[in-house]
This record gives sequence, C-alpha cells and structure tokens, in this order.
Amino acid sequence: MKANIANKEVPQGREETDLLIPEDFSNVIGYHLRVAQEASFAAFGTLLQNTDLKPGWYTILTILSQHDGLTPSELSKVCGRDRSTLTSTLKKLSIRGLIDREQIQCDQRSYKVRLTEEGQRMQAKLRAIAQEHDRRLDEIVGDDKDALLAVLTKIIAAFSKG
Amino acid sequence: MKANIANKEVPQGREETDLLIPEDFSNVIGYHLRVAQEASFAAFGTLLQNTDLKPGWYTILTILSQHDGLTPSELSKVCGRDRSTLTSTLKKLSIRGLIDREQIQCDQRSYKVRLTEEGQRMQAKLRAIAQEHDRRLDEIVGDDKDALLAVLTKIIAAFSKG
DNA sequence: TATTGTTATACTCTATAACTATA
DNA sequence: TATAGTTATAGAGTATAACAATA
Repeated sequence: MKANIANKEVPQGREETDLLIPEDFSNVIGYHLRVAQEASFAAFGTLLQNTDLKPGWYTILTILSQHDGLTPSELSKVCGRDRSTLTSTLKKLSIRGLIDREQIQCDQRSYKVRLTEEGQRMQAKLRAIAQEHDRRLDEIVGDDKDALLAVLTKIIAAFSKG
Repeated sequence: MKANIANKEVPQGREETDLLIPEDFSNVIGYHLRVAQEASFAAFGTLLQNTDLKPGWYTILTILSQHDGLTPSELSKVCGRDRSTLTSTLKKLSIRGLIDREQIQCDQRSYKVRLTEEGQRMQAKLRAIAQEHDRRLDEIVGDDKDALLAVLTKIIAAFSKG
C-alpha cells in the first residue's frame, strides 16, 4: 500500500503492470487514449501524494485564478459539469480556506466565488506541480507536442458538437 | 434525460457545453488528453444506448475472444486492474450467458473463463460498434493516426515504468 | 414560472482489506 | 503460509430529480 502523509486518501489509478496494449487494441485510437490518459492522471496524482491537495481541485482553482468572482453555476459551465457536482468540492475548498463566497447584492440566490490569498498560494503550488508533470509529458512527447494538441483538440471539438 | 430502451442505465459523460479548453490549459497536454478521452468514451457509450451492453464489457469480452480460458486473476493482469474489480462484471457476463466458467482440475480454487457462442456474437457486435466509433475517430484524426498512436504509446510506456 | 444553490440518491469504476477454500 | 476468488467497504467523480429561496 502506498503511504500518504497528509490524510488517508491515496491516488487511485492503474496498477503498474507489464501489459499495456493487448494486441487486439493495438490499432484502436480510443483504447490508447484511455490508457494514456489514465497513466498520465495517475502520475499527476502521485506528485500530489505529499500534499493535502486533490487532483480535482486544480481545475477549479485555476479557473478561479483567471476568472475572479464566478458564481457556482458559471463555474460549472466552464468546467463542463453539472452544477450539483461542484457543491461538495466548493464546500471543502471553503473549509480549507482556499476560497471565499461573497454574497451578490442584486441576486440573493447566488454568490461570487473568489480565491483567498491562501487559495492563490495553493493554486500556484498546484500549477508548479502540474507544470512539473507536463514537463515530463513534454519530454515524452517531444517535437510532436503541437501536432498532438491539435489532434486532441480536433477530437474534442468533433465530439462536443454531436 | 436520455432515453434507454434496454434498462434504466444511461451512459454518463460530459454534458455538451460550449466550452472546451479554458485558455489557461490551452498548452497542457494532460488536460487535452483527459477531455478528449472523456468525449470519446462518452460517444462510445452513446452508440451502445440501444443495446444492453456496457462499455466496460468490451475490453473483457475482447481479451477473452483472443485469449481463451484465462483465469480471473490472469484476466485482471491483462486488464491492468485489481482482481476484485472483475468479480461483479464476470458474474453479470455469466448471468447474461456471455461467458462460461470451467473448473480447473489441478487447482480447485480457480476456473477458466471462456466466451459462450452468445458471448462471441456479442463480442462481434461490440467490436462492430467499436469499429464504427473508431472509424469516426479515424476520420477526425485523419493522416495523423499513426503519429498519434505512436505518441500515446510513448506516454503509456513512460508512465507504466515509473 | 424560471433560476440558483443544495440535497438526496444513484451509478460507474476503481481500490484495499478481510474472508473462504484450497494449495 | 501463500494464493485464488469473493465479499464488504470505501472513495472519487459524475449524473438526475426534487426542494427551498429568490427572481
């Protein structure tokens, strides 16, 4: 079992096995995409092991660092997730002192979400870790990076339309 | 809500929103990888909507179609998952008549898993659907397919070693 | 009536640990 | 003791539906 200093949670991911791509999937883009993504995500989680930060926080903190004062609904749209999926994460972030919730005057139903100073520090820390991770990916991918991003963007665009 | 003829389960995935890659992630391979994979997987799930088949079954049925008589433990290694994660799926596949479990003579603890004829038919059906999906991916990716597969394979190899 | 945030609930996929039967 | 399969439990991540407050 992997140790974790900060709390009992441990990044879950693909076990390191030998295998990789069963021959029958050797030509299948979707399968490679899935396995590569899992491997990459698990590696990112490993880099976070000695922190009390969660991989899922990174997206939210980063979006907030660039779009100050979004409401939860707006944030959920940017994330591409349902509103309801953010509630518990926002609560945790608030408890950890990483975000503030500021009541909106003109609409009592909603509020603006902002990074606290601590939140900004944590975002920077996560960004540094993510950059370390992406430096590794860049190294692996090498000169093909631009081409890879272009292809992945095409895939995203094609499927997000229908 | 999406309708589903066969049962109450419905593929869950990314909602179709406008957004896609927040600018702050525009240069981040890992983020693209994740979003592209989710989009692709959700689309595959959509193709299965009118069947009673599950996306997760495809890998198992396909591996079995090429490696007849694996034990659950062997199968889990090929899948790269823990043994325990296969139990319930194998039970469902057995109930649906897609696999047989044949007792091993020399080791009473274990058994060999084999596709039934129905299982072979279903595997073929899933394969056809997967091919339809991958044809779409091929179309999107175009000439870059070989390069994409090569890069993804490099990523997988790099992270699976350590 | 419609929207916002929240809650309740559920489902997928995965993991670890403990149990059982056997080796 | 060690291993194979199973069960129990847990957690992340996501979704839908319904609710209360407000618009």
